[in-house]
Amino acid sequence: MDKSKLFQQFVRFTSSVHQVTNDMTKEIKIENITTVQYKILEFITVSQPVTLSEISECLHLSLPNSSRELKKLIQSQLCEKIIDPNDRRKFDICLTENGTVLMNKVFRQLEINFQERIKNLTDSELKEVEEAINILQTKFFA
Amino acid sequence: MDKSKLFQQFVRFTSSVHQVTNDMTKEIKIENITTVQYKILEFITVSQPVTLSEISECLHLSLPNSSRELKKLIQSQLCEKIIDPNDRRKFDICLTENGTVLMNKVFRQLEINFQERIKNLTDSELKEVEEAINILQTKFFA
DNA sequence: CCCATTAGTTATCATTTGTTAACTAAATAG
DNA sequence: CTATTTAGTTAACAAATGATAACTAATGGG
Repeated sequence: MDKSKLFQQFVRFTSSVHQVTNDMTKEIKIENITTVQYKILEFITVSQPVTLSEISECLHLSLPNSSRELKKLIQSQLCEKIIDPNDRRKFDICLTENGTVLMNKVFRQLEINFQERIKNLTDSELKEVEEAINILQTKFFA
Repeated sequence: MDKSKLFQQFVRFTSSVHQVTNDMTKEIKIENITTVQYKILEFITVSQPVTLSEISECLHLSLPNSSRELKKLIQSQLCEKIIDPNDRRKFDICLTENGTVLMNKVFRQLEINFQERIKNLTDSELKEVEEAINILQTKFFA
């Protein structure tokens, strides 16, 4: 097994993934939301409930910057704090009703783009793709 | 084949890919190079020769911004313009000697991180991973 | 009870990135 | 030959993001 060749493939692959996901999300424009704020929203959506520290760590933002951006999202009523009764320094962050509606809309649009991309694949190809995702997810990106 | 379920998996997967590649590149710090400039360098590295318009389009930067950042990279002697003799408005952009040395160093570091991640996989698992990458690359991210 | 630590806040400032308009120079179409 | 289009440049400004320091308030160990 040539591990260096595998690395080359990996580089090309991740670069394609970034390219495609960028293209898919590119057109999605939410008013009064910056790029970083969108990333935070997306992170909350798939990982809620999350703490501010988790946002900070996973998105490579400093705590002060995370705090500032979250504040704006809360002001826009897209997410909210739920104070942890066990440790009142902490709080969990969740989407609000509004935020959920918004992100559902975003993900529906994303899914349309996704379905468009796979529309020419046969059922057995789809099965292969599904398998491939599972393998990479468990073996490499775990 | 449940295409909506596949979409869910896709979302989780791409989010993992971003997470992992972010973590892998996070520690890589090049002096006097900003994030966007690094992305440009990376793009040139894997796609050279490229035109300014290609940089602009693929990285979702405006032409003026691309021009400005490229100028800085050229001033740092990391890349250079090679004017197209067929169309003198255009030019190809390549890494310089310096730029190549630098990016080789970066990719060596990346490869170390990569090898670290796969070190516990058996040969047959590596084979599976390679196959999975190929499938996704050809079927989906083409 | 005191001290250190943890989790987050606020303010301020520097740097990076985005946007727009007005521009040049080369190519191409009529 | 002129008019338009293409590819890129420059400048000036606005907005977003990053970094740092000084802070509060709650927790936990001894």
